[in-house]
Amino acid sequence: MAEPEIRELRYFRAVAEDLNITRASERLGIAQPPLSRAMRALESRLGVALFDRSDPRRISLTEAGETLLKESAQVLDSLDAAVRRTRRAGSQTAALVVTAKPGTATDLLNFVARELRDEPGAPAIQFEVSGFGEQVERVMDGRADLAIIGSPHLDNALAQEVLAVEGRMAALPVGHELASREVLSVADLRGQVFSHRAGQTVAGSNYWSGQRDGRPAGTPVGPVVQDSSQMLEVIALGQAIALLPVTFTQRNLRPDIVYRPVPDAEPYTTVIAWKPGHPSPWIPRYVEAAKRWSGLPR
Amino acid sequence: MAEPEIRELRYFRAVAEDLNITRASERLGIAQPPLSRAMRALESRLGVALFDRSDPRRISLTEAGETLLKESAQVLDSLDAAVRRTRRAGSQTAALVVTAKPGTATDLLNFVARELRDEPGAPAIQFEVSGFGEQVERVMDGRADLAIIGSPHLDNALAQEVLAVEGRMAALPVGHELASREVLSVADLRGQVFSHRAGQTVAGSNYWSGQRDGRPAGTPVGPVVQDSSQMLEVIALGQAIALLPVTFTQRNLRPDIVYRPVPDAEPYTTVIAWKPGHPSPWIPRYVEAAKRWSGLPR
DNA sequence: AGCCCGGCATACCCTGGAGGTATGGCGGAA
DNA sequence: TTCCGCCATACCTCCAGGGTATGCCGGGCT
Repeated sequence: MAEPEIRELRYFRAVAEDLNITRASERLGIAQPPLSRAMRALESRLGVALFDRSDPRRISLTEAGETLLKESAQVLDSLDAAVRRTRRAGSQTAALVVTAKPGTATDLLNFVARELRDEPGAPAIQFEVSGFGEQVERVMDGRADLAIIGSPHLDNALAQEVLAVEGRMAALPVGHELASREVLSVADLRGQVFSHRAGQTVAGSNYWSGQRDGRPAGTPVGPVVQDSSQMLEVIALGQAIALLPVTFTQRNLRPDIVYRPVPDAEPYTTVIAWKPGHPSPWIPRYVEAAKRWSGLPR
Repeated sequence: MAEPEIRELRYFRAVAEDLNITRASERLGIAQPPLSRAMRALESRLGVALFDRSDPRRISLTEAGETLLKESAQVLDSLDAAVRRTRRAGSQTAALVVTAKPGTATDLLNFVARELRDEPGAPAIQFEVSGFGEQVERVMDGRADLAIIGSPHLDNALAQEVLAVEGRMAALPVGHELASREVLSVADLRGQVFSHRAGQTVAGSNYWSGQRDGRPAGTPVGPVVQDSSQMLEVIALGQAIALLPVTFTQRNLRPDIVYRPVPDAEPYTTVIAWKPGHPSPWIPRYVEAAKRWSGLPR
């Protein structure tokens, strides 16, 4: 009835993930019997059945097991984050790490860095570029402290403040039939725009097949891009269309791509996000400075 | 260089809290030497100095130690939450627990419960009343899943959605000199209203002395109340004034108390809050239902 | 039917490390 | 000086986490 140890949670996660104690034990680098015992010990500690063993040759998760799988992910994440942040705090350069998509928010960061430069004891800002959708993960596991993210981003695991809301433009290859029109609507673009799923950005949402070719649902079929320059290449080649925030289009003018406003597209929201309960007292200061910036005329 | 175990984090927290290994070991129920060793082992695992031992007869926390103290609190909280939620998920009645201040939001909860009653597999709602400011804690440690909170509530450890914003009324004892006026302003009430600090609600913020009588700063001197009925008693006795949301005043008419609008008071915001990353897929459904309610005319 | 195989559980052994006791070192107060 | 408070070191004990060997059970193959 006591409390579980970290090791038990890692073991449980491995078992719950492939629902096979023998394989999980190999992945974990231990023998099968200790793992069997560890799982039974965990169940008796919690006083709850985590596995359904009614079928003697395969196990499945009970409701409680499903709950623990998700909850333990949080525990392990926060432990990783604790270790990373502690190590970072110890290694002299106690900088706050800000992670953002390439090309975004350089002026924001310059502003924030300038705003707090004079504050006594203010940590330096270390800027870091990360790929699409990677920001949330990096903040969650402690590799970064603040993230500049463009919505939509699905979960609400992070605390956040809105910095900017802007309209979208469709990025089309020159010569595209829609390029002749001055204003577009989302209906015109259906099935051709990039979509974000499972941490990947894929050209043309119609390429997402439900169950095509026997692949599991959600497997991308179209080209997958990692950053915005790749995305622009794919667009220039006519393989997809993107709905991009206006400030981005102003910074990425290319001779082979034209931009057209799409007034009815969902607006693009830029938020600054951080892990709830982050230990640094400077987080709110930086967020506040970022919001001052967002109020500025541009 | 490996990862710390839960036990080590609990030990560290105890040591970091009273900065005295000997006393901490007594609190933990173990001898002093093992605790000393455990702390050194933790430091070598993390590869970081957590304690400053330059003064040989007292230890203090390094920057990294301060970081780990705050971060480990999160880890331990999320572990407690994981255990609690798992146990709850296992013990048949897999209800979602909603916690709220007494007297609030009964119609909201009725609405939400009705909205999702027909959904197949929807868990029941178990309503729970908790004292001032206790809601956040209960959600964080897994005893509750959703909280109805009135702002201001300081930290942003929880994800939340705004349900209602309403004006405030000043609650005065009948015969109070201000009761003769029809409309008041916050300036009229300065130093007499209830204030929330350190999880306590205290009558008359002027009773909060900085350092009076040698007590540490922040010690309440005025009466401390646990719930709204106690608060109304204190008001009726003329010991303090409260700034209450209008819907509350409509439900709590008393012959010995009069309410007067205070248009310039900070509005009262009711939010529904939950722990980021909560495993239940029903959380967003319930939040959505609550927002439908908040759009309703009343 | 008989056999083998995949998969989990049980029995038993071994060892590392967590925790205990005893004691030393160090600085400050009396 | 002496004593006290406090942390560190030395050395011992013992348990629990891990390993090996083996059993049980159901299903598929011949």
